[in-house]
Amino acid sequence: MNIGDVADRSGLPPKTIRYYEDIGLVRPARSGNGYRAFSENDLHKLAFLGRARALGFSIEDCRRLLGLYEDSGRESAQVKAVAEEHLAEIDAKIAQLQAMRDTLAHLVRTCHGDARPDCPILSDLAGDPA
Amino acid sequence: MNIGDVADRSGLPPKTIRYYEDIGLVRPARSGNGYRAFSENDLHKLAFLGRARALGFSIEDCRRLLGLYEDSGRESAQVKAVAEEHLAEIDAKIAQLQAMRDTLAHLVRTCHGDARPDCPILSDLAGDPA
DNA sequence: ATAAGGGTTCCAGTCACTGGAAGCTCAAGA
DNA sequence: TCTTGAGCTTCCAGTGACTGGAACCCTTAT
Repeated sequence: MNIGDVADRSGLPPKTIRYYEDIGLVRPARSGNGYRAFSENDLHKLAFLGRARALGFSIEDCRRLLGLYEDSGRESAQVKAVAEEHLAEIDAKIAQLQAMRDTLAHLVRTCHGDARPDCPILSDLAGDPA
Repeated sequence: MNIGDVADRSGLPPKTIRYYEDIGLVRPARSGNGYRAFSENDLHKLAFLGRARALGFSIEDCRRLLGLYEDSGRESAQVKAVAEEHLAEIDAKIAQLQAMRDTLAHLVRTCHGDARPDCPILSDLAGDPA
């Protein structure tokens, strides 16, 4: 399979697939003409990576997960630990965004949004005492 | 004021303040010795930037907001538009993270997390039919 | 013969900093 | 007066995970 085929079948852009090879996540063979020659296993790995990335795992987490996936001697506790840590990070990020959202939504509600210059959003950013 | 003072009073690291000067967000004067000499107004602007960044506004949004803040002829509708657009982006990001979170939490719940190798997290990432 | 549509490499840019090196200035103490 | 240490300066490189673009090669069809 050429890179375009695996791109179509994995849903990853060719650029991303080349990048994953650069950083050693996949190691496709090469044809005589210099083209990458992907096996079904390569495709499978790339699809795995695509799903892991879609769940927000970092590249380094993906590398670990792929390593565990290919290690028949793994313990599921290792996988779960990676996932739980990531889950905690997601929860922290959601909490942070939610706090921003609440503040911002309040400010937007109190702003007239008309032709006059006075604006509680700017007042808040300027640190004016409410 | 030297950069250390404004750093303390604005809560921004010196590195960040220099960076903000680099990209033209503040333009402190210079003392004879080459040190940056910040005015109260510079400090005020930096604090403004710190609060805007804390609400997740991009640097370019911050530039716009600061411009509006200093433009007495602004219309509050302009400010509100910037804020509403950013709010929509935050909402989209929260929704995306929440979706990840739900999937991931489910997978974590179903994983034994013991010494055995079989793991529904890996099975899901591998695309195994549930 | 040529043109289109693959593929290849390499370099630069994104965003908002952050770390580190090398060197200058200033205030205080011995 | 000398020295020490803290604080300031600039510049360069790295972060994460790609993405865009240039320049060039390979294959297939017309």
